[in-house]
Amino acid sequence: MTLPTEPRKVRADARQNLDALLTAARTVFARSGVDAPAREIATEAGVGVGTLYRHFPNRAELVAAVFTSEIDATAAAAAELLAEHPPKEALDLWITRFTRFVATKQGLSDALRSGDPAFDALPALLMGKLGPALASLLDAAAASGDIRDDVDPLELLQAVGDLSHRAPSPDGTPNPMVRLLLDGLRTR
Amino acid sequence: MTLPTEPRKVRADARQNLDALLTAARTVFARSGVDAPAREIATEAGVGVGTLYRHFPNRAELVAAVFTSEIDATAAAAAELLAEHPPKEALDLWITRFTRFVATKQGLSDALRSGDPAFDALPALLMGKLGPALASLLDAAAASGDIRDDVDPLELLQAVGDLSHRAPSPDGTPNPMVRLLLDGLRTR
Amino acid sequence: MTLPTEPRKVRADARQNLDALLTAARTVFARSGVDAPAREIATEAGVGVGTLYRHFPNRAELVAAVFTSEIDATAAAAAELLAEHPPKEALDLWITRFTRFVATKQGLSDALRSGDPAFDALPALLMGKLGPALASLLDAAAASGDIRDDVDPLELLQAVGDLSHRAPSPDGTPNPMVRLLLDGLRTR
Amino acid sequence: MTLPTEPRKVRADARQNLDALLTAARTVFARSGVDAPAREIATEAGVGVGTLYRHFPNRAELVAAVFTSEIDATAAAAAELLAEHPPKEALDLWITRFTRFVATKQGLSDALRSGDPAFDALPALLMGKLGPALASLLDAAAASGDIRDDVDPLELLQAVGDLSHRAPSPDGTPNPMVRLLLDGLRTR
DNA sequence: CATGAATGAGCGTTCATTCAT
DNA sequence: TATGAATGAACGCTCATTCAT
Repeated sequence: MTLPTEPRKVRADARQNLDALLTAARTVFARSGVDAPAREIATEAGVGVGTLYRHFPNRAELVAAVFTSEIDATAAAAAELLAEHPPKEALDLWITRFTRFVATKQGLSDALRSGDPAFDALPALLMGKLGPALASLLDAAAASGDIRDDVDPLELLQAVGDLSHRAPSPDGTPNPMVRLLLDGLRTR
Repeated sequence: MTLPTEPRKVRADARQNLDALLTAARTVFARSGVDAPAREIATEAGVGVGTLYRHFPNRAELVAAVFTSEIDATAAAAAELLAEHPPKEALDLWITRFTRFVATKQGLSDALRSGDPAFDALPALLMGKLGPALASLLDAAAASGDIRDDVDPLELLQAVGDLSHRAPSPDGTPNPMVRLLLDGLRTR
Repeated sequence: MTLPTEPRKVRADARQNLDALLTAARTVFARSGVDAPAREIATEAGVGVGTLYRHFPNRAELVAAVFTSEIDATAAAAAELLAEHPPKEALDLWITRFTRFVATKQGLSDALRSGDPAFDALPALLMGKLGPALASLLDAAAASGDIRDDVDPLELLQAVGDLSHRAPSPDGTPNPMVRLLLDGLRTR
Repeated sequence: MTLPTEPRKVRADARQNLDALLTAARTVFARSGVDAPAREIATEAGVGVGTLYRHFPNRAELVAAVFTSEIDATAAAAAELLAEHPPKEALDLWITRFTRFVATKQGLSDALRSGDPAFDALPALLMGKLGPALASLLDAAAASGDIRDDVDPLELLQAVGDLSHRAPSPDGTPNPMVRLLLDGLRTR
């Protein structure tokens, strides 16, 4: 140790640590699920537990931080798809995208329904951001007569989530059951 | 050691304990989920933990034992329903029944996908018994032209399971998303 | 197997462990106060922490167990002293005895007023047993006109306790301040 | 105060921080006791923990600094009371004042006897300043024949302290046990 | 000088599992 | 065979304290 150099170490590396933590959390969540031991994440990030707790006083905040950017991007995609595609197509494409998001997030859906109070804030986060996005797509598709108009976006969101946590389907296509569900939406 | 003899007496009390354990496990699983503490189950059964471990060296065996009879009954119902109802109706009724089974089994579906090696044997159990049952229903309904013929019974089983662990819906009716899924099965 | 020997090891050494724990707790309480780490006590007793928790699910119960027998003995002494000595003398002797008890219990009085919910049950234990004992002595001494009759036994008990946790006074005599307090009790 | 030292600039801001820390510590000590987390105090003062540690390398120094002015004032009151009241009355009044001081200092007395080396310097501080003050009162009262002359002021100080940390008695009156103790002082 | 991010030991507590009886 | 006491690893979390900036 005590190398003469090292532009390394502290400074504004609070930021560095935060990044390291987010990255580590993403990795660990994927490997061991969202309720992996706090220490495992801290170690993976190369920091002490205290540092983890400093940045994220509770689990939900960490999970939220890890997924927030992707959630935002997914929500934003709704408007874009709607602008560039016919309603039902936009809906299907968005579901595909959402499906991919969920499939990647090993353990996210488990956490959502774990009932563990540590995750209480999570559903609100997801539903709050993605619910309206999906609602806009459903409204448009219903308006154009492609699908029925009695579908609760939140329920659908959960359902697709429940169906997608399996089978990360390498090509990114939603799995057959999701497609079946989408078929069920159609007006007959 | 391993004497070839004694096909006999299972020691009445051993049998009693086993029954007590199964009953207790059912109760506790319903109350606290399938990964409730081992001791909680033993206590509920009025036996020592050691006894629990003697009869069920690992969790999956206990879970399997607990659900086996119900699984069998559910599987058996397929033939009955098929005998008494038109194919598609039989299918819907059976799904309803299965739905109720899952909704009742607090934590079963979580366990199934927990990845925990303790539960490795479970999916095979369920799929092995219920898969064929559902397959027979699907075949009949497809043969009568009511539904498409490209649905994998195992996938459908899992899907309905995934959608049903929510909302125990007091009247026993499958929730809206399951109905949507069933709608998607229809030929168009 | 069933070798005829070794009366050693386990068996009813739950009892042995319990004794070891009580002894250890007494030692550790004396050394480090009643909120010494649980592990310290377990280690001192030569058992695992789990064993400590098995026997005493919470701190107050351990503390209570450690002190109960002595508390009982102290309470019982009141009647005896009253039978063999004039009231005021009995009172003084009992206070002396109580004083010795407290002085020995390093940290007991700290615990009593720590406000820590872990010790919530303790005051009731002490006051419940010793309060009536002291009350009987005060009543007798007041009846004989030796002391005033407006002294709350519980307050006095606490006061003597507060004054006695200091200065274990090797000869077992109450310290000067306790004597002053007792003087204050006298009718004038 | 009135130290003959440092006639030089104390860096106005350093002084400000110090004041802020003292005020904050007083507040926090009152709210959470003297072993409140260091960070809580620093935050309350609006400074970083580092600053706290710079000014007060250990807890006792902080506690000492916080209470010093009040201790001084209390000590000074002895002479004033003695000048304006008969000896025994002055003594009682001073005790009342001291009693109030202690009752206000949530946790001070606990700290004093915690044995924690962090507080080693505290007793000397208190005793050093208040001991002589009380001694002067005791001497006067003893000289006038009102009280006995064999009372150790330090012991009495501790005793009153021990009895006063309870029952902050809203009207500022010493509690009954303190009054009993004072009664015990009287010549008979 | 001040800051506050970082560290990591340490605590209470739970539970799966073993094994002497 | 049944029992349940014992074990101890593991976890979440808190803070005193240091030190790079």
